[in-house]
Amino acid sequence: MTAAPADPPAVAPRPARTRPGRGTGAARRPVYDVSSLLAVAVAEFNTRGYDATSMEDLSRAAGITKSSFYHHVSGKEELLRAALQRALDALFGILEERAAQDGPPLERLQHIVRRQVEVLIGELPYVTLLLRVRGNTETERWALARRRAFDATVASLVADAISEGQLRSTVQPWLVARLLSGAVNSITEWYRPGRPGAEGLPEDVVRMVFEGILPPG
Amino acid sequence: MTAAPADPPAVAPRPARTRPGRGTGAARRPVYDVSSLLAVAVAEFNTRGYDATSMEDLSRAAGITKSSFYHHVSGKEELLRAALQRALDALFGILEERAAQDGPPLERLQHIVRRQVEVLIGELPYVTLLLRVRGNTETERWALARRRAFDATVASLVADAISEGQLRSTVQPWLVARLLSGAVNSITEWYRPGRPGAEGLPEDVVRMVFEGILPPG
DNA sequence: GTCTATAAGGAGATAGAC
DNA sequence: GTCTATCTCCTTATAGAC
Repeated sequence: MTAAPADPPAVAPRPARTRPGRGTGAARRPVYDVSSLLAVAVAEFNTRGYDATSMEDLSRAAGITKSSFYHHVSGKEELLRAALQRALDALFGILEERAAQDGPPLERLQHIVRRQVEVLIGELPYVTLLLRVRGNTETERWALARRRAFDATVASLVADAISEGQLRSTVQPWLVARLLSGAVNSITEWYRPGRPGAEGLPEDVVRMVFEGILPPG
Repeated sequence: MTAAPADPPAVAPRPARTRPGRGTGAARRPVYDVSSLLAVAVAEFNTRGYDATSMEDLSRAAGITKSSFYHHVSGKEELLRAALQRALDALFGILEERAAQDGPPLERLQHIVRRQVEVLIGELPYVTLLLRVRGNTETERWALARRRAFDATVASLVADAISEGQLRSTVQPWLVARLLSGAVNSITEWYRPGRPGAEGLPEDVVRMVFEGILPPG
């Protein structure tokens, strides 16, 4: 098995474009660049599903015609690739952090979980899309492989923590890791920005997962 | 908000068909009925995603032409509807069970979680499909509404258990319920039948979720 | 950069012969 | 029950005027 590369398979790379000029007043319609169109597209993908969303849907959501939309992006898959890249970069960024690499396994694990919730909230639409990818194209398979690599890192940290006696050993390490990921990732299915009661979400998730929900004793 | 009906919206209901005759010997090709074609279709839906799977894909997987396939089912959505119905009936069946209705909230909750894992395993492809539905059609919205009703039942049980002091109250009830569902439902993403180490899965899930993974004390 | 028009192909679904 | 042939619509994507 080969490791998944950090960079996605190329999808007809296009030359860089010059930015359009910007007037002093507010433009009636937003000035489009790849990243603003990406935001629009990802929102649509998450609402209807990637496959059920047509380029017509995307261009309408952006307020331009399909042809104009194609002037900015090479196609549907480029949008998907860019979105997945962003989500994956954010997730793997966590693993680069000091607190994810130094210290006892349990503390590293708790840091990662806490940060994972934060990234999930901060990059919600992109991570949401990532978690729904099925593997139909090369781009999707690349993203799946990278996701698995992230999960494997967490899983091995869980195993370390158990073998050092910092976590219970009544349940198999791989099961702990999977249920943990499942619980954390499921946040994308209901969290919506700006809703009250979610300020302490990362900390609450850590507490519930690690301490359980039964009263002590 | 109206309650979601147990029966899905009708999708061009077709009259019952007579079963084809069966010879004494084994047929070279399976005798098709709606439920065997449904199994084939659901497997394809789960592999590629519902929207990305064409009727051509389905008929090829069944070993007949698209036209022949249409002789058995009225269309793609009927297949989806039947699959979702099956998953939802299995889930709601849990709530009808004695142990889900009698006794202290905590024990009822633990019974439901245990049974939910069992149903998820027993009806894996159907529940998997259910958990991926997005809400693009009336059928999908019906399924989503029913799912929400199931989750709401579990959530109110969590709230009851907390108010009776059977569960910790350090984390909000709704968050407990959501992470719980997330962890349980995520099993569909990795569980595959016939793999070792999963015999005690329902019990292990209950243990980890309720007791947590930190050592006691 | 945006538009209208259109190409080229795939989708769901049906007609009707055998 | 299965097939070939076909309808109609929608999809991704491009051509070329402004």
